[in-house]
Amino acid sequence: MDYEKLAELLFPHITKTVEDYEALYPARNLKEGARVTRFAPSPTGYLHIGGLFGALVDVLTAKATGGISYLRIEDTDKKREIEDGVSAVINGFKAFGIEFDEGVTGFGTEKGAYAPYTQSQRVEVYQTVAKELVKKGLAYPCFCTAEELSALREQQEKEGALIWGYFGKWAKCRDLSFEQIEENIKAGKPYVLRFRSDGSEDRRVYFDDIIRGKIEMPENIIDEVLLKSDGIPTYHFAHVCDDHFMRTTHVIRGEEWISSVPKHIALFKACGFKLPKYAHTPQLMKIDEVEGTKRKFSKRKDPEAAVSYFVDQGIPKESLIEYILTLLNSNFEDWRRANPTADAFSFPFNLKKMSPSGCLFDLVKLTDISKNVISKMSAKRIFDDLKAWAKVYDEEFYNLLTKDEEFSVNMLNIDREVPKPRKDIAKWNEVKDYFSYFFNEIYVPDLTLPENISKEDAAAILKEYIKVVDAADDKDTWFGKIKALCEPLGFTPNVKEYKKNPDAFKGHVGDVSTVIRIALTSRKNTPDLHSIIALLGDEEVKARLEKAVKEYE
RNA sequence: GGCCCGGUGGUCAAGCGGUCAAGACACCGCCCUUUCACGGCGGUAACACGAGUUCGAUUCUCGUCCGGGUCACCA
Repeated sequence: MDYEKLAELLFPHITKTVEDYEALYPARNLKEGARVTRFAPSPTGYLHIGGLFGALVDVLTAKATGGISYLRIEDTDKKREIEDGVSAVINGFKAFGIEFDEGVTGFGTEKGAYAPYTQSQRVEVYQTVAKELVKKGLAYPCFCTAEELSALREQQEKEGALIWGYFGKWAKCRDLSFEQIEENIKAGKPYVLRFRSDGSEDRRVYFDDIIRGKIEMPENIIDEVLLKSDGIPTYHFAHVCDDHFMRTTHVIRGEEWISSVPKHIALFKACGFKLPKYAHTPQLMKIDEVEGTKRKFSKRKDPEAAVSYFVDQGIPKESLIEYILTLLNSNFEDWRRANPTADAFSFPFNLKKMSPSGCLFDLVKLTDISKNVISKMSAKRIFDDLKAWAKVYDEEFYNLLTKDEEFSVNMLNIDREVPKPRKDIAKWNEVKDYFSYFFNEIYVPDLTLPENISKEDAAAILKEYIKVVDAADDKDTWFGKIKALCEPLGFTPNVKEYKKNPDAFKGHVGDVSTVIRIALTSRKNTPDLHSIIALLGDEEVKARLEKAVKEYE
């Protein structure tokens, strides 16, 4: 068989050579140890939580080694294509502050010297490599139809074959003559281009996975499809061509790819390209509420599979990033303790510290982390983020919040920007309810008292308190007044004394405070009461106290 | 079914032949405290199972079991 002739028959329009592309996409000039990584999603129209997880690994790995990370769009599946599936992914990354050094930056835009970064625009590259493979006798056209292929599969199952697929004696088109091929093509028969594997079932291949160590598998024997009948490459072939020409040093991807590594090794070798290093990351799992078992996130069943789920609720981007980092690298929390204010992206990430086993996504831990993250923010920063969130997701709250911005900032600043800030808010969609008592428009009083306090005592406390309350008091004066209320009404200002002798009093100063707190906010727990009173102002405070007195009498 | 990956408390997760088997979240208790938080202290709770190697295995080997992945002209 004259492979040169076959190559011309198959790819008459391809005039460039692999050498041309080697020159077009030269080796990157980076310092020793710098890693080039890529995140390569298919444009599904939404950003998956696992995508955020994966992208973080890529970006951090590059950053930690002084390398390059880039974003490549793998849109080779025309059947799954949706209108502009790119923007949602890109916007998702932007919302989380994840920036790639190169690659696609938006719908139809990109940056970097290894362009294009969208696979559908690199067809010529793949076909050039494919043509070279044909010339070397390492690829051949296959005219089998879908029906023939499934018949083959059935036959293999019937015979109890251990390996299924197109290979060896099953590969009907492997040894077609030039004339047969030419005839088929002239007849307009559609065909795919297959790899001519020289693998053997009883040989094994090895590779070193950075996260998992040595992995050993049987050699690939399948004549994998390289180019589909529309001339577009399959994932496997595109991976080999792109990661070679884009000079990726470290291919980091999900563990579902482990089983195709032998294929990739064979293809890299056939193309004469240097094999990149591989790192297969563990999967993000969740508990299935119905089954009670671990399983991976599902786009259909799990709303939280999409990062927009977290954005909608107002989980700050830092919180999610911070949480994912704790899952990603075993020593992140130690680093965070040592560097409490450092930018998460400056974390010296190390693939080797990644656990190989899949991990459960724990919303409770995320909540805890988020409370910590928010507790460290300034009131102004919280206000800005909250405002931006509310503008999109809660118009009523947005209007309340912006009615008097200074008031809102002061409200958010209670128990904040102090050495031990309050850790009470985990996400923005809780704030409206949490602070509802600051806004008469939405405040619904509920003056239910705890069981240990009678209505009579409550009314008595409040009546006395109305006489002395002054929103302008400093904290000591304010608290002095509350203490002074205690004894005449049968309470004690001294909690210890109460604990020693609980029968001697109706309660202690804490109970007195609780009555006032409930009268003003309808809550048993709020941030610092003194600050709340100062913010609410005398008029409002007295009105609420009087209303409560009426309620209790 | 073949091949592959994984298996330390409820969750995340240190550990790389000898540890009372870290830590974080959650939970419980105590202390601090005007409430609620914060903070501090303490507690419950784990090496899937069985062989083997070894003076000694959570750590190494094999088997079993369990979970996951993969076997497309999807990625």
